Amino acid sequence: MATSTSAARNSSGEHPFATDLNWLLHRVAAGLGSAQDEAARRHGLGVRDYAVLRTIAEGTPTSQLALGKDLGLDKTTLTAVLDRLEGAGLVVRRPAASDRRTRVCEATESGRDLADRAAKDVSLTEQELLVALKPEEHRLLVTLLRELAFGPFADAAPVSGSCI
Amino acid sequence: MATSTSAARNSSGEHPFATDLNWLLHRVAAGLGSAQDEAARRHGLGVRDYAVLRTIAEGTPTSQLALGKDLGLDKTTLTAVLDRLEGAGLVVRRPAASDRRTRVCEATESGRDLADRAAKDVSLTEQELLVALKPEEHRLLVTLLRELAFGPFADAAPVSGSCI
DNA sequence: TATTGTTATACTCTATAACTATA
DNA sequence: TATAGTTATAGAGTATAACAATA
Repeated sequence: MATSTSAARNSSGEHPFATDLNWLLHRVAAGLGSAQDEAARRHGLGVRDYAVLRTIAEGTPTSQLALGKDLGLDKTTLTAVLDRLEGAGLVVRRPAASDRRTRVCEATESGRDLADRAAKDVSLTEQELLVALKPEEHRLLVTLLRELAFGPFADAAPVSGSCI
Repeated sequence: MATSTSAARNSSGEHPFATDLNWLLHRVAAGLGSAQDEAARRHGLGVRDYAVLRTIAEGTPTSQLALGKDLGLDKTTLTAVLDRLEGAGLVVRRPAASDRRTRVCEATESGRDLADRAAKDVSLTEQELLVALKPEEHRLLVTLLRELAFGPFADAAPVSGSCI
């Protein structure tokens, strides 16, 4: 008889969602996301803070709306993140000269420094978790996901859940 | 000069997270998840309800704890889902003969029917969204994600967020 | 009148802890 | 004493709507 502690299996003896793309995506995203969140928190940032800070630090100064659209974040969510980052002296918001409704976000020097240090740590965490994949498999995975992220999902609803 | 409505771009003119695996995963997972959630709701189920129902319908009867472990769901989350499913007459919980603490979940006939119909609709939605990928690319993506999901992430924390 | 960004609020979701019952 | 499952609850996170300032 089957042990009562064994996990659910379908008639093929396989994990019931072994071939379900949505389940696999969420499972891997949750695993990687929480690991990277932990790495980012060692620098005093959540993954979302980290994502926003890195975008600001590496990109050209932009309005908050453009920032949110690009990251797939709601503007009210972004306000809270920027309040934290600005309060920590990592980012400054200044009114745009051309349109004083918009506020342009720029990273301070310490913001850029922190973004760099955190990025190193986060990417190290990623490498540790992805030893199961060969380098070319890793690249392939990124390529495939990019086709989807910038194709059918380019205008998808904002991402919910705290890991991005 | 750059338009004020353009999205944030890094110095290479590329989307700042174009190569960030975590961001790509969350973005694609959110897009696919919300599309499939919509499909499942046409059958009166959220995606999570759908995932649980399908696992019960297709698998061998198991305890709730095993079910939750397999799906990556907390037991308290699972209780709420099962309450809904049982209230709708799709699932029955009966005490296990061998250990009366555990309750075994089984799908009713109408539960299996609904799971089948919803599965067709959900997979149709997936196909529509994945036209950007060739069939072998789709299979490749699943294979790569499986290696991660059942490897380094097999014992990861429960999935948060409502799309699984 | 439309848009950027902020604030306040209500809602959803989740896990923690405490509890019951069985073992 | 430990485990399966339930309940209650508090906390986090999110989006909706109303608002101020500017266009």
